[in-house]
Amino acid sequence: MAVTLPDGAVRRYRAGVTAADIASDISKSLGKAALACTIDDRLSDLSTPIGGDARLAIVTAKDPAALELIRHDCAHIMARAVQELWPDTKVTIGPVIENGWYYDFDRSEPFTPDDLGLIEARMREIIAVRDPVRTEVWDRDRAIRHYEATGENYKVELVEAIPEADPVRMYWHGPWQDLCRGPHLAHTGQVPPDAFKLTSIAGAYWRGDSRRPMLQRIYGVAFRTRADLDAYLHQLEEAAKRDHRKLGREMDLYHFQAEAVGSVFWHPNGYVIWRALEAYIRRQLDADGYVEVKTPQLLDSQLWRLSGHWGKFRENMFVVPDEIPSVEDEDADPILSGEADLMALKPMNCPAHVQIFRQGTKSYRDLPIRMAEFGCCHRNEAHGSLHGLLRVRQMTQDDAHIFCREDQIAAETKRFLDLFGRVYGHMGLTKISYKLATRPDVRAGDDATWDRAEEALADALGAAGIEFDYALGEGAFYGPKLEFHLTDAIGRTWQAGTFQLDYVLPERLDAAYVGEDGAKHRPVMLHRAVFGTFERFIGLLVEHYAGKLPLWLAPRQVVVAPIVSDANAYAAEVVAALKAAGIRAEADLRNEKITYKVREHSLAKVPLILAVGAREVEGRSVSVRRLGETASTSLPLAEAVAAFAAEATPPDLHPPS
RNA sequence: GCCGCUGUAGCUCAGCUGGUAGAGCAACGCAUUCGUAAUGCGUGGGUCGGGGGUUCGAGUCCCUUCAGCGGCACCA
Repeated sequence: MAVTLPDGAVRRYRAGVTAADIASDISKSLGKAALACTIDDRLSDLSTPIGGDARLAIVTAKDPAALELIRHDCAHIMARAVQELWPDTKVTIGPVIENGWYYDFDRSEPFTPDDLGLIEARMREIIAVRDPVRTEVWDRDRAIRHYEATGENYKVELVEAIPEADPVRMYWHGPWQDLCRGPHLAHTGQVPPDAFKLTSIAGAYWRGDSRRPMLQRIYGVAFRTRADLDAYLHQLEEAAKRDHRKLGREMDLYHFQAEAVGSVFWHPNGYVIWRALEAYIRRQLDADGYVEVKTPQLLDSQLWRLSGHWGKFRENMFVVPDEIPSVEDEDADPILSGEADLMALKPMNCPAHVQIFRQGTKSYRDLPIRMAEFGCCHRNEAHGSLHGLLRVRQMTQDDAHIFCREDQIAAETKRFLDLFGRVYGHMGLTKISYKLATRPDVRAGDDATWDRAEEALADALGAAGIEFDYALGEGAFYGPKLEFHLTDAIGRTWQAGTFQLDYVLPERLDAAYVGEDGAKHRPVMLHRAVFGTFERFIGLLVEHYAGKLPLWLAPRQVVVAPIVSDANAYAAEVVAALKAAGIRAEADLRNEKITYKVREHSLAKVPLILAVGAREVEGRSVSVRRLGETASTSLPLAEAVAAFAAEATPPDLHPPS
């Protein structure tokens, strides 16, 4: 049979030869360097027999595919190490993930951080003995009997879940056996012993199902070389410095406290950012044909029952009885009858917006109506899900609902994508991932409607030239949605903007317009948000810029710092001039050295520090030091004020250049 | 909500096997007027997350509860 190599060379072997044989045949060094192979572009074990004509490439450490193999073998070696150290541990699954792998174990005793060191040491021993990796395809019943005999009930479940048509493949790393699809390295010694690290222990539900047992997950990272690992660990340290929770404290933006878990206390600095964003997005909405409304915070539970949210999200709503509680004395708890009507803090604005739409009679000529609200919503999120500004219980969305006819969906989608792109461009956010979330299993509406809706969104994205991934089955129960995700400092992605098609709510809440034909029709509702919520968006902006916000968003834009107290009066004059030009400026008149002031305001991420000493007083100038730069430049005062005023102008208000 | 870890001054942290709280920075006071990332000296500040227990004695041990952190689950 003929084996074609990547360089086009054809070699002849008898059938049944393995890639390992061929690698050694090509050269002794290649035989040693070989980690795995691709047979007709499919990544395979070196030990795989080649049955007929094939294209073959040998995978070595230099190959991108090598990294995944290393990580996958790390998972197996770690599981072996754990079972050798604690034989009563049951194994489950251990996939490769970004930068590394994890493996889920069932063990009565919790793993401790110290255990990670023990496991790593044992892993290095396993690597050092260079145990061969081999594989066999087993009969399904044999595999089940084997795992029943060894008490590995999770593996039994996994074998049973393998489709009948697929092989049940077993791997051995030395004496240790695991069910696995493969492929793997040729022996354990091919894992670089100094380029991996176990990073954390966490809980995880078996099969991702919160009704099933909680397992212990150990995470690890692995690279080709020690240098790569070190670089990764360094990057993690750097990322921790831009965490919005740390920067929020350092920049004095906001705080949380136990009396209002998950709700933000915005400090003056943080609220400056909020107000700048709100003013900005309001200008965008005004220019884009939206109307703005304000709706009640508390609404009767009847409305939430009608909308369907009561049934699906009741446990995540803050519900309050509509009654005046009586109180025996000052210290006694209020007495509630338990019979009052229930109200709920709104978890979303849509039903309220439908109520406004329903006032009066709407004509097809009125559509589309784009109804915006900076709506403050409350959701009683599980405590474990809260995360700084990125996941809160009280949030303000830059929400809007577009009521339109079905034939207007395409144009409205395009219009929104334009708005979205413009805003994120202004914000300097370029790393956006787009997802099209499609029909979930449990859903309202017929398939033909879903087909049309999903297609409309995909077409709009295509027309806008936007690349996107499908998130299959992740749409809302009432319609498909586009999700716009941003990445935080350490690579976690968070949904910011959203755009959703909804055919259901107008029906449930009886929204209607009179069509050209004089009959009543249901409008389509488009739910959309650009920022998502102010809370999350500000958190992501802070992380994106590592606190060094563009001037127009910086809470404290300029600090004027006199070098000698003789310059105090001039500093006050400079501040007054800056303020008159609309710049957020303050003087730092404290009796401290200029180096001290520079350090302190730099740490607080103030973009511009203006030092003024005798020379500046004399020349009516300022010495400008920009955050992140060490050099300073001298500018005449009037020139500096004009330049900063221009730079601090929000991006949408810049005169066209 | 689930698993694990953590909770000591405004911040960052120390406090060994239980003997009755400590540092640096910050704050305040005084001195210093010093040209681009920490001037010196001095002073004040803590119910050791809350509650309960064991003990002659608890920041240290146990129980419980709350919050934060890392995951998982959830996310209209």
